[in-house]
Amino acid sequence: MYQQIRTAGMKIEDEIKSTVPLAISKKIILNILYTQNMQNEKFNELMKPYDLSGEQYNVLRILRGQKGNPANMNLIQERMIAKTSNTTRLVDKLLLKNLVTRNVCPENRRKIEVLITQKGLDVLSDLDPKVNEHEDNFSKNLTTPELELLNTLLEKYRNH
Amino acid sequence: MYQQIRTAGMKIEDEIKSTVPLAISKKIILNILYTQNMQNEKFNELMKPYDLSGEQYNVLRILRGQKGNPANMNLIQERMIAKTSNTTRLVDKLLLKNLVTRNVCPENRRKIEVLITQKGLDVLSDLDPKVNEHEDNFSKNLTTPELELLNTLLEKYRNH
DNA sequence: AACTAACACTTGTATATACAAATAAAAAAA
DNA sequence: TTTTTTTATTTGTATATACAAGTGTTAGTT
Repeated sequence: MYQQIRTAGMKIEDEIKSTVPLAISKKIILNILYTQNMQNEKFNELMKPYDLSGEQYNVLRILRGQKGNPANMNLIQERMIAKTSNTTRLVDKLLLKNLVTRNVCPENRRKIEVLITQKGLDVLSDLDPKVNEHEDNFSKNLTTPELELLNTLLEKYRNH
Repeated sequence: MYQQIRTAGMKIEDEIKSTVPLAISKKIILNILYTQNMQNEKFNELMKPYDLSGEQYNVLRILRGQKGNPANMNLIQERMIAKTSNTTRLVDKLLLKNLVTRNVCPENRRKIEVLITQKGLDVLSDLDPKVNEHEDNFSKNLTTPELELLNTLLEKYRNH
């Protein structure tokens, strides 16, 4: 019943039904917010058939990147794409689905060794082309120089 | 104990410690994600001393914009900046802090009339200059033409 | 008038996230 | 060696959000 986010097709002023023109600084803030929400929503839709949240997928990607070496909680947390309050509970969910294993590190019993299972690797293989397509899809409307420019401007904006 | 998000000072590749260069489409996706996270984190910090979440502030802004007219749940939800699953519970929180009032609409008892209180208006007045400063702060590093360009590119990107 | 559908909102469940406190093991200091 | 501190992780509580189901009210249909 509740609305989805505003996605494609509108300018910021239309979206919030503003009567007064917005300052450019406010427009950009909202634009970034909407764009991120849209990206995230589409990504989560992609994960849904696999019963994975975006965060869970991200953990699996990190574990695959370890190429067989176990990852502890700290390492997973450091590599998470965005923020992560609670790697423990994320790994719990993956464990229940048999996508990872978890064991206490024998050398240092404070640490935990997390490994991706074959089932986890299979799920990722399945998702790989879909994720690539998802990523490329957003960039379709812009030319390569425009994409480079957008990236540069975002980095400059962010590093204020 | 847990890490905060990556904020200023890094390029995407540094942030995720990638060994292989990222495709531009992936870089932009991550850049937008980080930028939004940073914005949001700073905004929430601003709200913290007032014991308001960003969403709660947003509802108060909508109610103030009503200029004395009551807002029902549907209207609030429609005007929310991003997404909103659960206006009811957001308004509940504001009610507990005496920042809004809530009554059943006498003409249509399915509807709820929400109004901002004087206390709510006072909190917003206090926050106004701080929010403005927060918003302008992000745009400092870019020139006006660069800001316009960034805004245009984001809109084009989003409307794929 | 009784039945059905639509509407407006509420409630329940699950995940994600922030923050703080708790636990357990290891390392450092006394 | 005992005590203290640091490290690694877990647990608890609160908010935000997605989604589905439930409740009460009004409108529309037969």
